Amino acid sequence: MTKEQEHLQDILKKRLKEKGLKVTQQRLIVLQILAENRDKHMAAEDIYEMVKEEYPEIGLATVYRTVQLLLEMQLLDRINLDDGRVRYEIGHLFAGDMRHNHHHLICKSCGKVTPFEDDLLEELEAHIEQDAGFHVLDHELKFYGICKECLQKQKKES
Amino acid sequence: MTKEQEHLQDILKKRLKEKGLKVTQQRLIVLQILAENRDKHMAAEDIYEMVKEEYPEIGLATVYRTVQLLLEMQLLDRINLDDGRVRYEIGHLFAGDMRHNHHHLICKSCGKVTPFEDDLLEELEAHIEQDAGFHVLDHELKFYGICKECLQKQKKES
DNA sequence: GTTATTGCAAAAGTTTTGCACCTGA
DNA sequence: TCAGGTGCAAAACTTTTGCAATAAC
Repeated sequence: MTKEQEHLQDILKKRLKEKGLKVTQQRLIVLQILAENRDKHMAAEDIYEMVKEEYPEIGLATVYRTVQLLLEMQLLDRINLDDGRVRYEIGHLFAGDMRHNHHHLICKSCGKVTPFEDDLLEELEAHIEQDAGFHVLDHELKFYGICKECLQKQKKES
Repeated sequence: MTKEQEHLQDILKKRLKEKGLKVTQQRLIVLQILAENRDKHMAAEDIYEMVKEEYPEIGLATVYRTVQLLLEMQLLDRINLDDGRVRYEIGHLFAGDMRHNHHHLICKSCGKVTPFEDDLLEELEAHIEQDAGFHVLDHELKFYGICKECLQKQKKES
């Protein structure tokens, strides 16, 4: 287990205790799997399959309930790639290297999802706080289009 | 019917004919309802209920199929507010007043959704085309946070 | 007349829930 | 001990699909 994973686990344990909730194997393993799979945008079913390898008795419902809990504790980010399954990844607040906000480029041709790093949104968030009086906690930005590879494929074909 | 609504209908008729598809009452009415309800972020079920008032025989499946078709023809935008129902509105390309891109502010406290206009993303899209070689066709930007009213309510309570 | 389209019902897929049994504190 | 958590199965929802009947061109 990496240092970052230990750190995440400690935060989870602390927040669970604060709320009088219990530290269970299932909760620790779900968090662990997500930490080992940054930027993989995992759906509940994906997490379920991976957790089963380490803890075969787990139920899918537990994964859903755990993910919900981790979201509320702000340990996860939720992403929706419009394929009918909600996806999750370790929250950007807990990036070990304090990386930038990251967004998603979704190719309409091949479906590939690429992360894209950028900080430009901070300026926009400042506008929103000022103009609309809306206190921004989080954001989700997706770009739909055609990826480099598909563009090249299209060129060849024509 | 407003001038804009006639314009939308004409575009739909033209594009249907181009593709050898048929101009049906159902398609015209679904588009009409969406045009009458800009910025309402309507889910399929909402559209179905409103269309039924004018055309009671319509089926929910037809609404789903029509919305899919209108999306492909770029007459609609799709929005996902993470409540498990996909929503639709008349595409920003067809705003009568050539308004700016609009995004959504989603209040985590009361659930209210507010549109927010801004052009800042164009700069970012240029970056993406250049840095990642990704050709952007569309985007979706959502801000999660606490709205003005809920912030004031919180202040009073404390 | 021919082909696309529709409405209905059934199916598919994801997420939630009820409940008896367990487990962590 | 005992409140909170889990696994299972059933339920709840949204969205899609198959198909016979219908409407558009």
